[in-house]
Amino acid sequence: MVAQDAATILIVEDEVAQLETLRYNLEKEGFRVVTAEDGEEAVLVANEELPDLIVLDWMLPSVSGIDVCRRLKSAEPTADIPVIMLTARGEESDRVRGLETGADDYMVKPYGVGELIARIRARLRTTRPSAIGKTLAFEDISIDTEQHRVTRDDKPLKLGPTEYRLLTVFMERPKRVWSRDSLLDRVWGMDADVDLRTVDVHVGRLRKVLNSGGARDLIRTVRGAGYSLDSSD
Amino acid sequence: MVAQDAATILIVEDEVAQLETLRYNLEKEGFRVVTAEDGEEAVLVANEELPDLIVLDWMLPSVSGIDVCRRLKSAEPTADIPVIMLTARGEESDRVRGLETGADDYMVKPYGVGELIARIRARLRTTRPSAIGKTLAFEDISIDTEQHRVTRDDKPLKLGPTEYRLLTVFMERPKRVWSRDSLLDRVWGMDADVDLRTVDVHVGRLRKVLNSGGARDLIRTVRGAGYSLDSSD
DNA sequence: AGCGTTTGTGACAGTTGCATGACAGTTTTA
DNA sequence: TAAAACTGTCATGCAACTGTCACAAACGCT
Repeated sequence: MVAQDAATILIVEDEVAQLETLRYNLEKEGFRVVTAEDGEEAVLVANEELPDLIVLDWMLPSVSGIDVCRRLKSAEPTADIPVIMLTARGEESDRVRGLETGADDYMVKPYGVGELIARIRARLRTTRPSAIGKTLAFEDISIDTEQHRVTRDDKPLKLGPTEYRLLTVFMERPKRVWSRDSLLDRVWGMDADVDLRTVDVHVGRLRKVLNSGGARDLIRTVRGAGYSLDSSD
Repeated sequence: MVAQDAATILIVEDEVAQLETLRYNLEKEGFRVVTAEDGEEAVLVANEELPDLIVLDWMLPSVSGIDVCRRLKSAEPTADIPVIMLTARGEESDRVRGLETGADDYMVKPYGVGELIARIRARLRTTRPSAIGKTLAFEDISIDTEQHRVTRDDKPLKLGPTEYRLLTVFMERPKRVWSRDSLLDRVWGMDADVDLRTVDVHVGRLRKVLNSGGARDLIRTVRGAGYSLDSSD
């Protein structure tokens, strides 16, 4: 797996030994790993990096894992990032509480690293298929993310890097409307210093390639809101 | 949760007692439940009903749960339906195997029904947000906020940005009466420098679109006070 | 019924947001 | 090292949307 495509995992864990074990194992699996050792830092890093998934320890100094989770889930840019909670407690009521806060999954310590990785994979399979080497499809467009190949109606298309990333974002959640802002974050990166209007230009370029065969335009412009991949107007 | 929006859950379980307990609990939570008692039937029903989620027992007569899972995940219409596996075995290797077959989650018997429901919710939250929120509805009007789409009686409506925002405000608290002042704050922004009467015009425009199909007017004018979204005259 | 007040609405001019082609600087490729 | 490909910005043109006004209609009160 190429670095550029690797999914980024944020690990939040205050015990350094555990954290490093996890980091080692996840990196071995080809993930990009970023870390935080307490709740404050976790929220900060999450907003900066927009990781594809967060592994979150329940017991943290100062801000508890459950609070971190709530804060992440209630703020826009991080709300959709899946969270897997790690906890020493096994009581069901706690688990339920964790899930209802918005955590997407739950593992009880001591857990097997193999199972954690399987759960991570299972989760990414639905939220970020491209990070897992799956091929994405919408209508007659498809992307082989492993080979970086895009076809429409089985005919190969030639996209530039930015257009490719842009299309990938669209394809991972068809029909969802993306604001220019969030596209800048996802396609150009959080720290990019680029004019908002640049998004328009690249969407235009993507459109041109996508429709080069005379096919119907599948990118919807939502005035005042952004763009989406969609079949009807 | 309204019946119309209820997510459909397919339960696959050969022990009738367990199946009925589950059905009872899930229906109580507002889900629509369909069932199957063996692997063959499961695949059949899954293709027929295209449920939003499948709860799948690992141990089944004839075709094992893991095979059912594999078949569902490899065939088109059912490939994206999340599967939660139920199993008596607790060994990690089995769990990993389950997840790698394409199961999206995993619960070990005996499990708590509360936790199962929480997991179902957590799962639906990502795959069918409309079944769990993010969609606003009032009478036959609904807004998919993620897609920025508005329908009335399932027919799509075309709103301008301001009308969209206005309708969103109404839909978030149906029946509440909004003064022109507070609408200005919410729809135009606190610092907007706009004539109060402009609200009237936009309400008018919103009305026109909403009722274009000859439907009943759902916006109530409260003389001297403002407007609200309401079903009675 | 009559009157003052509040609301509905069509028209219109001004503004905004978006698509697009051009271009110069930069990076990648051969 | 030269050529090709890509990137970000800008200017332009157009269509959609916006806010205001003037007048008509509806309403509530006496």
